[in-house]
Amino acid sequence: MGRGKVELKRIENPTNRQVSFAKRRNGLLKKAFELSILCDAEVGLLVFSPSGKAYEFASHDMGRTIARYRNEVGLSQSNNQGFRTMEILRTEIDDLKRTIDNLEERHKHFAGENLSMLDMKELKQLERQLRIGVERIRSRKRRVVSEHINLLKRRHRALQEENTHLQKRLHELQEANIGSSRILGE
Amino acid sequence: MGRGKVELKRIENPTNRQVSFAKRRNGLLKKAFELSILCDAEVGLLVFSPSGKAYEFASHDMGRTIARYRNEVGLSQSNNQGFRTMEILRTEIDDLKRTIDNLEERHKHFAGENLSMLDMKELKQLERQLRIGVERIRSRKRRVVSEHINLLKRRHRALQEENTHLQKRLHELQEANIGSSRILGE
DNA sequence: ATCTATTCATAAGA
DNA sequence: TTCTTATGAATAGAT
Repeated sequence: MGRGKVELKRIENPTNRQVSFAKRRNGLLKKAFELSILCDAEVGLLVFSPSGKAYEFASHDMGRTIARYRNEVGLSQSNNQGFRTMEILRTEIDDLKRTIDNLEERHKHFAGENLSMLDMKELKQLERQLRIGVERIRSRKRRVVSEHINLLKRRHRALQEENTHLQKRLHELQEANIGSSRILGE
Repeated sequence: MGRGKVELKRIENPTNRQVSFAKRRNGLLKKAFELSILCDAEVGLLVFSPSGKAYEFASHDMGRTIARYRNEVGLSQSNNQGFRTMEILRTEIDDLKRTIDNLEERHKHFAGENLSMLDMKELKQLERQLRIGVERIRSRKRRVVSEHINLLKRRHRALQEENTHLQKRLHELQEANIGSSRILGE
């Protein structure tokens, strides 16, 4: 419509394209409005210009119309993806909580609590594990103490050597002192 | 357009309304399509007939266009809520994971592993906790054994009593048997 | 922006 | 429903 028909392809002249966009956009919005009024329809229209500006028409409420659309299509796409992601996260949280419950249960057993649910075999195994733990801790303690003692011994030996050395030097100085006194005629 | 102009109000005749809806809907979809092609625009169009049937046109992808629209409007509504909820869930997952790491660390200490990071004071405390655990487990074991023994004793006593009773009855039957034999003249 | 020659859309009729 | 057609609406290009 207008002077000469137009091909159905992108208008290459940017000015013409921009002008046509403004005109056709208004026409489209108007027709969407008319359809909703004349035929009692629910219409939602979203338009983004190439430059990124947004235009919309919603006969009722865009959110409501989009929600209705999602229902029709079957909750697909981002909403559904988000929902699934959320489900996955919740599942992961449940798993982690169960893991924590198990660990805390084991921890209580190690502290000698909540033992009533265990049978004799389990009690024996638990005691064995704890005794191994105690033995390893004692071993570690001995090692720490031993290292500490060795450190002290090394320091002691170093101090002894220094002491011997100092005594020797002191003795030498005293000897020298006596010699010089004689020379000075004391 | 058409034979005589139309008022901008709901078409009351249902047949005419339905026909106009079909025509205008097609026209609107066509114009939306043309706008997107000619002017290189992103267009999303949703139409619901009064009877509830859905029609749509999307130049790119309806989900993408709707997402873009939500951005423009300011991330309002469920999208944003969902995002925040997701953030909260992720935070909770991180917290739970840290809790699990701590518990596993403690668990290793209780098993006498990874002790190098502990100083003497911590080692002593750990050993004390384990020894308490061991003592409680032993106590529990004693109790289990003791209860088992008591159970066996009770059963033993019950069996003894039953035994005594049976012997008594057997004896009585034998006595009665002898009496009746005499009466029968054996 | 405004105008106008054309094409397009569509209301009513068949 | 679908097709036809008269007429109003939309709009491309010019101003």
